[in-house]
Amino acid sequence: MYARKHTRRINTCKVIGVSETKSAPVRSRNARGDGARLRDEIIEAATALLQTGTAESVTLRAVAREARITPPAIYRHFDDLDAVLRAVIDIAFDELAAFLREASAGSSTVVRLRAVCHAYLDFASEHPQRYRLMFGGVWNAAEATAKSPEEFAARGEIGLDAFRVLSNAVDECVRGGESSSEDPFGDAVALWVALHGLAGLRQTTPVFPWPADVEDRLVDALARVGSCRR
Amino acid sequence: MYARKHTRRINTCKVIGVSETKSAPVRSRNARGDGARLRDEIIEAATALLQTGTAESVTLRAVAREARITPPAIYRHFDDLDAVLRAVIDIAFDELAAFLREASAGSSTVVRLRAVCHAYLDFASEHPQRYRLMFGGVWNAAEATAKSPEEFAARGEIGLDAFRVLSNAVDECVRGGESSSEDPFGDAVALWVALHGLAGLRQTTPVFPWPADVEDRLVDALARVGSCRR
DNA sequence: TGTACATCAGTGAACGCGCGTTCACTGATGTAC
DNA sequence: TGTACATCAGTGAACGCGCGTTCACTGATGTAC
Repeated sequence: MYARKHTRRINTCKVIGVSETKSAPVRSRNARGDGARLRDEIIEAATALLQTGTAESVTLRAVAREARITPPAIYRHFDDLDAVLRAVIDIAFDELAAFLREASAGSSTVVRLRAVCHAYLDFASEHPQRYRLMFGGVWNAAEATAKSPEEFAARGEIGLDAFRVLSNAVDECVRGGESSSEDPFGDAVALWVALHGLAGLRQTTPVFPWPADVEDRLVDALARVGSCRR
Repeated sequence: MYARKHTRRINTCKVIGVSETKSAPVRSRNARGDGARLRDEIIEAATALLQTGTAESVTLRAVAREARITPPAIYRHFDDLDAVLRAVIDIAFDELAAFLREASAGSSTVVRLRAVCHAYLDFASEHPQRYRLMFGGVWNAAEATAKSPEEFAARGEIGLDAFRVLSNAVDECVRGGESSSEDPFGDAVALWVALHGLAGLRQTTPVFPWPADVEDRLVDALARVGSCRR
């Protein structure tokens, strides 16, 4: 009831905005060609919900409320809520990859590797619910419900970009002689696994007496750098 | 509708059973003193649901259906669904600790450590949804909603038993001279973190080209045993 | 030993809610004349 | 340049569903006499 009234008010504002300024101040109805605009806004709305609530609170209606549209409007851009979430995940993985790439710029070898790992954990703790959704089994679900072989293949590749940044950082340590790894790929996988575990456990078990250096310990031991470089 | 009919049929059976045999064959109404019986059955029902479905499918009504009782009956034993889930988690952690202890019996040092780690991953893959719930942030939630300081403290200790089995296994490797760890606790934590990460990622990303030896790699590197013992 | 009664584990009906999804519609936008 | 019209992005009302939670109740069980 309240939500509906709210929506109606917004719509009124919108109309006034359009007739007053032509390019509305808030959110105007989209012109004919660019339906993509609302599509993006829907994804942003869902992402915003994940930043303030849990994945369960991201319902189709909640997304619509957040995006200040009515629920049926979502159907013009997505098949269902799952499709919205898949889009959210795709973008989140792109953001993660970009964030890791940014962290890996500038410094070199071991410092760079540490920076990438730290950025990974940062991302997870800054966007806990989004991170969780990214690795929340939706990969499975998405694969199971992929419409075409192409989509299946595409979804199988999700996150590979982000992993490659980590993997490259390990490679460079080996090439620079700072890592004694004999199987950089395998060790990068092990490191990724450990970072993922730390990201998750720190979130769900904050009261645990975490040693201050778990992060370095994992990096050193698994990428065979620092004191663990034999 | 269908479910209700089903429930009714069962009740009829139950009554017949009681009048026929005195100690009913299926599930008889509990005698006055032992309300704990239905309590346990509710927990078992919720656990069974987790074995076949996801955590989201464990609703109060679904638990009631599974336990073949009516929803309100749950309220005589639990405050709400959250309380049921907390009980499920408590028991799951007990089971995990027992499972790890069992795995650690018999052999010695490194073999034993590997067995514990393997058992941990086994548990996670045999009961994916339950494992997920155990580490699904309910720790947080439970702590936040704990009724008393005692309950808070008790819930903070959840899972510590299981962790200790792992930690002890590392300790023994050090004492036996098979691990070069200088901080067994810290390394046990790191190992736990890594196992947790592997358990989660293997579940959500089965298509990834996992190296066959990730598990050993993590154990060796983090517990500083085998080829990683300097 | 037999009967009357209090107890209390679990039932059945009902409630309000938010959800996903459908459908006919509205009305601003861009285009054709 | 001005008007009539087709398009289509988004609305509003409605639906059926499963959910959590409440309440008065039922009827088997154990106990007191």
